[in-house]
Amino acid sequence: MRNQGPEMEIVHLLRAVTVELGLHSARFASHNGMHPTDVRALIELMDASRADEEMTAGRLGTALGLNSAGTTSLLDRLEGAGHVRRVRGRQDRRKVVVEVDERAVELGWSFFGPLIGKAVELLQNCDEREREAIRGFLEGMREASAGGE
Amino acid sequence: MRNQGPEMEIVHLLRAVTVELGLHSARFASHNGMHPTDVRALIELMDASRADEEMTAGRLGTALGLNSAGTTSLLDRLEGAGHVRRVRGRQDRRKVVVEVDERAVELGWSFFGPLIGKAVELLQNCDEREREAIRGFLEGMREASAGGE
DNA sequence: CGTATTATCTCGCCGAGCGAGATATTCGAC
DNA sequence: GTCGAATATCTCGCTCGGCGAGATAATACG
Repeated sequence: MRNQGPEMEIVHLLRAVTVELGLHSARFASHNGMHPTDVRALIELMDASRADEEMTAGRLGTALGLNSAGTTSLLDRLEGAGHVRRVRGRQDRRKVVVEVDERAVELGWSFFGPLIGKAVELLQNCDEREREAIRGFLEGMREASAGGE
Repeated sequence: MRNQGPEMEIVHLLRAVTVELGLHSARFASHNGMHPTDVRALIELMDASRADEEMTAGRLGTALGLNSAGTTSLLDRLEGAGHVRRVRGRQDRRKVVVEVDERAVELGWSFFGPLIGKAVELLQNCDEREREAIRGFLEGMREASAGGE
């Protein structure tokens, strides 16, 4: 075994959390007749909407690692289920702006809201230095795993 | 917007980390002609091997959320690529014990080792109280997202 | 204007994973 | 012991998400 310090327990915890979050999404998906990709798309769309950014078909596909054909069928599914609307771009009419339906947003919050609430609660029971440690660790892991094609 | 405290930044960081780790796995997969599920299986197998537990076909499939047919084709792929061997169970000859090839383990470490190294490094720069805060946050999130079918 | 570029869509196809059922092995009741 | 139920895995046929190639439509640029 390469390492058996007390740090490894936290490394495995992080992996366990990512696995559990993935399974949580999968449960949300199957309870609503959606596919994992649809859920990821919904999250991406809600995120963009919160940041007041327009999300186009192309940007969404890139964010999810889909090619244009896959993106089209993803949007067909989401639109067919009534979760999003396709709207032609105003100034650039080639683009398709994807608008999330309000009920889909509510659906998403009903499933992920409690989780976020729990996270906020955990963090509010920390002092500033502890929060900074958590932020630093997550930020470091994000940088380490991010990056290049 | 439901909440805009400083806690939300960390919540989004956690989500970003899970997304990045997922993309990291996907890169590993495509660089090695594997599918995301194959990588998840490999991690599960390495984990079991580290804990000195036998991993059977059925347990693996359950852990990954596959049914028996999907599990069989997963093992066919992994065995065809030389990453695992099927060995009939000793006392219960219905079972198929899955053994990971040593080279597949090395391959996995070459990709995920640096990430683990970075995590250990980050954690070693923390004092005990900060590490405890990180552990507590991750543990809490795991519990909140875990749970029941 | 005409040509290159960009954004999306259509078509045909591949293959991961599912459901149903077959096969082989073990356990339990009598 | 032996016969039927339970268990572990595999086979077959199929569905459908996602890919590659190329069509279509709108924009940018010389």
